[in-house]
Amino acid sequence: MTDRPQPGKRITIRDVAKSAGVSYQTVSRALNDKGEIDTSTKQRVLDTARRLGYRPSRFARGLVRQDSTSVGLVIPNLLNPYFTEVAAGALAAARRRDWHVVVYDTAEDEEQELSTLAVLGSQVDAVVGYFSQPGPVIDQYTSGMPVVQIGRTDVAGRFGEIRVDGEQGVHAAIAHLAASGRRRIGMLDHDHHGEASVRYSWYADAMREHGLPTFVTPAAQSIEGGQRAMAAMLEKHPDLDAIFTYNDVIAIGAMFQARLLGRRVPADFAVIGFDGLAIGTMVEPPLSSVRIDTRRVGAIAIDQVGQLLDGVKPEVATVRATFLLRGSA
Amino acid sequence: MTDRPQPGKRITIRDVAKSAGVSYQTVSRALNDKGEIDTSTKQRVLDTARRLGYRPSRFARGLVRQDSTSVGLVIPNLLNPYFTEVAAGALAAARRRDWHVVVYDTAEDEEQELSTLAVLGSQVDAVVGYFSQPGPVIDQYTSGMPVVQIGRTDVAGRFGEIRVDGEQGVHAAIAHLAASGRRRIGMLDHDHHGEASVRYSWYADAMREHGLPTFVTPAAQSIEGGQRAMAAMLEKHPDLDAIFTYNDVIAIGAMFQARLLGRRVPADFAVIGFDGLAIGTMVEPPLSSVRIDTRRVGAIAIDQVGQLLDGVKPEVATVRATFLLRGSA
DNA sequence: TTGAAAGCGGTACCAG
DNA sequence: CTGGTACCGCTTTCAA
Repeated sequence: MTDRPQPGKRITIRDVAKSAGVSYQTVSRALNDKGEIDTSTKQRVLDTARRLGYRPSRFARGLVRQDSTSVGLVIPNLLNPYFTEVAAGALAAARRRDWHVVVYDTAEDEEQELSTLAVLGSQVDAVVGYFSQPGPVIDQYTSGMPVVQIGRTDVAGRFGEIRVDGEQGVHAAIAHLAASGRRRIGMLDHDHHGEASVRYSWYADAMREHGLPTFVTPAAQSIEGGQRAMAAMLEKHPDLDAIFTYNDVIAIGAMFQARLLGRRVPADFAVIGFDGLAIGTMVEPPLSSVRIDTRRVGAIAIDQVGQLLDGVKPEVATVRATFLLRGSA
Repeated sequence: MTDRPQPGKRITIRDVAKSAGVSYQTVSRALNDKGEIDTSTKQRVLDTARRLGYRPSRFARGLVRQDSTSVGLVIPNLLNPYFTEVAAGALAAARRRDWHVVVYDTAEDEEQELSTLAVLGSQVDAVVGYFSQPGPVIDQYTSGMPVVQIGRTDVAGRFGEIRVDGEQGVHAAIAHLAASGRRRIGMLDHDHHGEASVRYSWYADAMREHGLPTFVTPAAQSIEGGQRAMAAMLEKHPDLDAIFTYNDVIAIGAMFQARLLGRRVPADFAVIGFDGLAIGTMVEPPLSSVRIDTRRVGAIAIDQVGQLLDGVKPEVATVRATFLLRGSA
């Protein structure tokens, strides 16, 4: 066989046509299984195409058939199961609409987030994601493209927006701790340029209501981050009898570390996370948490993209997080 | 403002040109920040574009600038951390090459796998994934497109291929168990049309070497699957003193269940998984396992895609899995 | 049933 | 600095 797939130069529909001795429109018909074509001609064309290693250009196709939409999903860290769960929800929702999802993991790195934003525009029709950049920056980079932002308040006006409302859930969690006799309840917050999170304010409010003092330490969003922060916290406040954390990953690290430092969980130290992830059931004791319906978050995000794409500005969606009592508190 | 973004009909570069009173080539220049253009003209064009809500067509762009490659990543279940870790590795590797990754979660469902394969061809330039369909089927659906298959032996000849060699790792694991005095060591295998896995054969070989009897039960690949299988196994063989599992997710369920059934881990029951995932450190006790370098698997997959795209048939890559001693055995 | 021609929305090279 | 023209690879009328 003299003419095998030539790497380097693209084989077009015309090459196939020439080789099969037909016009290139006929090749198109054969390839797309259109009716009006002689069976033997079609077979010959198909064979030729295969022999030549022909592959249609997705760009040319997309250009003429104005369907096929794909959305970019920007995530700070795929290894944090929270994002994985949201991603799974979004993927499932996208599949229902025959949309494609291009996933970007920014590794919690500002530069990677920016470089992602920079290329995003020419790759997808819309974006949903967790960004650390301020709204206007995102706005700038995504000029005109539909954007759905999750769990952030300072979003540009044209964006879709999903808020997590954990106020009641956190209050319930703190109430539970207080009712169980815990009095020295600290929080491991996220570590974001030294700004407190909204989750912190829910915690602080709840603590105030119960007339309890607050203690806070920032933690990196990883098991190790939780461990380090917990160690620091217990160093400063050895008398703590409970900890509430920014998320489950931190909580798991915290729980681990508390144990290492001699606390029995939940006997003399309670742990409550945030997110309510599936992995919370894998640890011993199972992690109590303030649960977000992650699949739903993913699904709503895709829904909002749909509206944005239709030229409709979606209402701000609010997902309520609820207290989930398991074993660790 | 009379002309706001018209949803429904696409605004092209020519619309912008007309509205700004220039030719459309000039618009292209302004948009792409090419030098040869008057600053004020450029600004005017940019403003008009923004006002009209103009968004360039990624297809048209892609068509003319023959760069930008995107690879499809097909995964049975994003919620299984093994796949997430591989995905993370692949995403990172792809980023280094400025490639885009379209992720598909087939939910371990045959139909979804097929429908994914069906649309894949017109969406990406190459595929890497875990498929359950036999090689020839994959070959058929992906006609001509580069494919890298991971952890499967029956791949089509033109595919890239990554094998996991856990023979030594499993032998080391079993040797460790035997050396610790375990004698009744069972295995929870995967549940795939009743076929035993390669991992099972490694286990069986190792057991034979030590002159020990084998016990096997199939398990669905989830925490619950591991729990159920463990329960069934202990029902039949209450005297088991150790379990080796097809993967870590099953192991975690198994460990959990063994505990529920009164076994102390690792005191009177040892657990060893396969994969060596990060979540293994989150459970108590930390899970011993036969570790695969998941990031490397992802990276190699992308590498092989690169070779395939260059018209080179990559060598079969083998990733060796090694025994990882943590707390559970 | 098949071929010719017109675009899809851009980019790039040309002359002006 | 700007406009004209060709062309990227494919689908889709419209004739033949």
